[in-house]
Amino acid sequence: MSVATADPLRRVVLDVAVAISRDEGPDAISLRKVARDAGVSHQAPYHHFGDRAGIFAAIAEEGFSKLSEALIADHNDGISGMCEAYVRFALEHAGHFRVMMRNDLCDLQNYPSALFQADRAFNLLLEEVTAALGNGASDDDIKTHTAFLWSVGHGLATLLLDGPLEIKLEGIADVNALIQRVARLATSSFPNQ
Amino acid sequence: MSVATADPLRRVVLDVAVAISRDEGPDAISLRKVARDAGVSHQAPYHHFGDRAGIFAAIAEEGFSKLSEALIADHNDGISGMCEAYVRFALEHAGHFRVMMRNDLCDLQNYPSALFQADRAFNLLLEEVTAALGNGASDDDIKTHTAFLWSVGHGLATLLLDGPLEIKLEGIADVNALIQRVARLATSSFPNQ
DNA sequence: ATTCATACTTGACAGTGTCTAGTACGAAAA
DNA sequence: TTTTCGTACTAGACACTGTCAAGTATGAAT
Repeated sequence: MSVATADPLRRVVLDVAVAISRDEGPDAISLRKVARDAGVSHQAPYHHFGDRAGIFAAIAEEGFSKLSEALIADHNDGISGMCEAYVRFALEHAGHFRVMMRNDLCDLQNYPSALFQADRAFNLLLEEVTAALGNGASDDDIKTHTAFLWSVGHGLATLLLDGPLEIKLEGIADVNALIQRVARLATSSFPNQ
Repeated sequence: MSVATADPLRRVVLDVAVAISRDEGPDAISLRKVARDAGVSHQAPYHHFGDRAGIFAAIAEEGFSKLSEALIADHNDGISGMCEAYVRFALEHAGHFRVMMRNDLCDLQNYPSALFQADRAFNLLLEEVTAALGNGASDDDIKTHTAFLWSVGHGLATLLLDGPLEIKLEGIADVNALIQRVARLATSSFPNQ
């Protein structure tokens, strides 16, 4: 929404926080340290975000916005492509992804603009599933298949990112190949391919 | 392993921590508060676990042990049943589950006994998938299908537990029915059903 | 009688998020 | 031109946290 309002400190805080989230996880983010690194007082970041949860909400908003872009840009192959795009987004934007999906860090319900972006991304998924199922699909069918497809992508993403899969499936030469294969397995559960 | 070594404080700390994790998430666990509630000094819990990560490792060990039991007890219907059992375990043991799967809280690699229990649970999954695929399955097939099935279960579990699915799919009358349907969709991606 | 491990207690330290109050400053209003 | 006022901070204090270090009580083993 806000069109390039400069606000350099706000941008710096966000970038540093996302980088820490990527490298060490969201819990490692200390706003006092961020402030120190940015050369400002320990209270300066709070001016822009209110409190800690506010920063996480801002990260989530940005993350969901980027996710929507990724889903739109990369979904060449319908269902399967969207699933792949989701997982790739998570791996490439780990800093954002880790925060977005933790509603103990930022309850989206309290941050309308973040919720708006989340809804936008969710609707892309919903539309894709609805289109794939065709006209004959019941509401239950759509919900079930949406939950299923999201689960596959989300599960693979979190397992690869933070879960034990990273270790357990070591020896897998090409992660991208695994993602593609899993996404196609998911697709094969849909009628009419 | 340790056969009922009494150690009541150890047990109390674990139980209280798991309860907090269930109700407010692992980050809400304050060991000083746990100690206060248990009526002991703030340092008493640390005697049993070393540090904060040690407590999380203990919770993870117990959680993976319980997960194995759940997978063994409940997998009536092969692949589909195991997937369902995984999700139900997560919902019923949210306190444990949230900790188990966060390796930023407890790096299993540093806690052999927790890692042992995690391996045990993982092997149950691997065996089930291998059996379902039959003799002709390649190693890649097994890995892909294992990652796929785990992803479905893990994704659905985390989305229902902490993710936005909880909200997005509101209106779903029966969560158990959703779990069952999603698990069966996953099964339909396997050859020979 | 002494040693020794277990199960704690007590005190201190650095670090954190947050509340409150104060300051510098550029733009709008009088 | 002076005053008002919102923005972007700074500064200090508070309660709280995990952790380090050192001390204490106690029961079993030597």
